Amino acid sequence: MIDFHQRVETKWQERWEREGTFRAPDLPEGPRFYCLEMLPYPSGRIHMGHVRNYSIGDVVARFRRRRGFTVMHPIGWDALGLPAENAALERGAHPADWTNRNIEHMRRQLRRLGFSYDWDREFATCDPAYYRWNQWFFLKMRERGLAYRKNGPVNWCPRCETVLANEQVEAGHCWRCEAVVISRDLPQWFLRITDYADELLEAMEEMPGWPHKVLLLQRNWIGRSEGAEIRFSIPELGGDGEVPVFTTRVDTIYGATALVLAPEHPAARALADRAPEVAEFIAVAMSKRAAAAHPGGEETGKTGVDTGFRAVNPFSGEEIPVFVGDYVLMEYGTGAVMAVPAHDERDYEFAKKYGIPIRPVVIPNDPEAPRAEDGAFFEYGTVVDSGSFSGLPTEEAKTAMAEHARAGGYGGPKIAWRFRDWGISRQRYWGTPIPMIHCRDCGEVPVPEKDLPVELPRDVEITGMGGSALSKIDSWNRVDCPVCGAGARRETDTMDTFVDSSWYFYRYLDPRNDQAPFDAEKARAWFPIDLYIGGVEHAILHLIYCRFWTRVMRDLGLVANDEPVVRQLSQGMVIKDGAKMSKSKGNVVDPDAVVERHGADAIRLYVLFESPPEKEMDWTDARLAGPARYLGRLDRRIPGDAEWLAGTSLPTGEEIFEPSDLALRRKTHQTIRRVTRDLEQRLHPNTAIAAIMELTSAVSQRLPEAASDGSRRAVREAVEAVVSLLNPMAPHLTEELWERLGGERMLVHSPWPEYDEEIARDEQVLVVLQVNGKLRGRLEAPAGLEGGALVALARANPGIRRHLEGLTVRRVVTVPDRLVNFVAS
RNA sequence: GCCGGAGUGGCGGAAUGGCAGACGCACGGGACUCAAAAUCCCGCGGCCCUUGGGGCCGUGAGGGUUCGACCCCCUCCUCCGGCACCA
Repeated sequence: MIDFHQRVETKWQERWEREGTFRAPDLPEGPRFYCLEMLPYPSGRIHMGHVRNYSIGDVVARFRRRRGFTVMHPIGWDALGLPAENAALERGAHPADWTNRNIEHMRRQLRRLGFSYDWDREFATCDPAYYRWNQWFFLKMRERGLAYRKNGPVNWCPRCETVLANEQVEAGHCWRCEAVVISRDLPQWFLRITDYADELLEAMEEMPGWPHKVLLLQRNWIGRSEGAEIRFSIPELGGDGEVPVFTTRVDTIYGATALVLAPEHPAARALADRAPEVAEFIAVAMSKRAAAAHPGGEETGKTGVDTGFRAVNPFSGEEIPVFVGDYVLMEYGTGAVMAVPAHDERDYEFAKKYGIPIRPVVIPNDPEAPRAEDGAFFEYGTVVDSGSFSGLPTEEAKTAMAEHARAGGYGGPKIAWRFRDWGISRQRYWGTPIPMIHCRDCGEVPVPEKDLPVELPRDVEITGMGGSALSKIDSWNRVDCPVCGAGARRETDTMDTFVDSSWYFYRYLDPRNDQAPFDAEKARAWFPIDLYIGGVEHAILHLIYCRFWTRVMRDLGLVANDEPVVRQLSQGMVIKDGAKMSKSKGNVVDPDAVVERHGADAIRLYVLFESPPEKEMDWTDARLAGPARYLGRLDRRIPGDAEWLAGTSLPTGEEIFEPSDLALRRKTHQTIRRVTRDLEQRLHPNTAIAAIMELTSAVSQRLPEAASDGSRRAVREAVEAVVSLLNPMAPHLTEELWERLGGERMLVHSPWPEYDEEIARDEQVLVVLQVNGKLRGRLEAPAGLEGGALVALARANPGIRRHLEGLTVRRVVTVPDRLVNFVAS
């Protein structure tokens, strides 16, 4: 048996490869389907998450091909990234060699699982032929002002004197030397993704093919917030002395009893020059912030300092104290807030601590609503004690007051975003070099397009200490300035690997193009992607970045579509014993071992059958037995009858059928309908497989050769349907059985079975009989029976008669072909 | 804290207003076998009644809408995920 599945699976894999069965044309004719799964990081071995992800994608790709679509189903490698450098550190392997070895191994693993990829389109993102286009895009973005350099915080290990990735910071300490990690500002490159915030958010209204959950996560991440900007003035500051604040509750402005600045705020620094205690507070706050900048940093309680200066509320003319407070974030809004303790929880906490007055200016509409003794109340209500605005409900007051500020020239409506620009600089070796040159005289100079790609030097020493490895390679680092020719230095930062994965799916269409990232005509022909499958963990970053990148490409005239993906499926994690599989927990199941023992079809069928794709799936060895047994059963039974089955044709409808033949045919056509819908619309292979198993049981009982021609043909039809429908899930065994059943072409080239509504229709239906909604009987009735005839039959039912005894029927609810419910008392 | 999602037999799940538990695992019984494995057949939510058969309860808890609720609405509990001083 073990030998058998290995022989069969190898046989078909070799044939598919020899014949180029899954090769996709550059330009499709007729209906096309782009089926994509997230490309793997070549970490060393395929894991169960991959098996699940790629099995689901493969079912769809194979199903669509047989439905007559020209299918694009590619695969590649997300090959740049930190683990390769760690391998270099740990075992001295060069990142490139380590990566390539892993790719080779994992490619073999994927082939063994029988996925229907067009391997001719495979590429790895670490190939300079690919990442040169990352560089090209970067230059294009810079030309358009979409890439810029500014200071940004990084995790810094003072002992190793190097930047750490977030994953290298463990509970606030360096993963290698355990020194306390601090936050440090370095000049870094950013992409202006916030320019697209509005567009990215709005487009989500029209993305019905994306999971609700993913859209929500992205909406929260973008964090659009409508409010107002109001300029307070600090007369003693001199100049215009104005400090804008952002608020979503302008309606509470008459209750503002302080102005609070972020420690990094320029006005705070200006005040610090004149007040030493402010300077001291800022220094302390900044160092605390640095320590808390990483995961695991402790939450600090709100602290602040009264600067002694006063600000003027432009609405009331009132003077209020100016504080510097560490609960105000420089990155959000304007970096300054008006503190309204009576109507904001954070301000309330801060005010309690520093004795700032609490002045209610909004009262609840419901007098019973709970409210603190001092009037603190954080919901919407009615504005009071607020000049001419008193008496307005919150909503109206917000609009009126924002307008008032605009008319008065000290503010107006404003939208704030939580979304930040995308920092892409990484102080690492194994990434795409950022194609910039720093010249003493000319400043930032882009590498001329003709000099792309800027290739990573092969000779590198990775120590993990003393700054980025690239910065230490002088021969690579020193260049002549492309503008003035003087000696200059290369940018030594490399790009975030999320850049690589933001557009790779376009490259599959044209993987060897050396004139452009891809041919625009091919992109027009294949895009958008019809289905994109990957783990939920990419719901935010990757799936926003790639939407952004597509829009940039659109603006560059490269693509015609706004969105890259029509339908997205976020598949659940594979866990074991209730926890994510990991080496440290010792609960890793190696797919290779399972394939070795049970075959690729069995592992595929198991992961598909175990639970619906979007749900988490708990791997249980014992449960593999079910699907594996099922395949064994098919494999044992069908060949025994293959000879006569192969010699029997499908029914034409002219034959004489026994009732049992008609029942079997009905089941067959119902199953085709069910499986087609499950795979096409619901993307639920689990229920599709269950339906095929049912049909298998039904036909098994009929398998020994029957006497009548009608019976034989009905059986032939059912067996053929089982094999044909199961094919996307278990492609090897079904191909083998198909051949034995006398299939002329390979199953992958045979059309998906069609069902006939007439044949699928039930003639007899089971009607449920209820009294007062309780099940009291069942009735086999001819389909389509309704009204009086149905009720009469129902009344005759013994169970119904018994339960209606002594009761008066008030009403009868009938649903034809489903139920009759007597409402009686 | 805020925003989501999910709670169904011993287990994975099915049914998304109309027979709750399809399909599968595990388990029990039987057949085959000297025996075991494999395979095949039957049974399998709980409680109760004297059987055929029937009754009652049952989809996290409580309430509501409906002729009828796992499904829709409200309140609560538990678990999981995301964000986390976002003004």
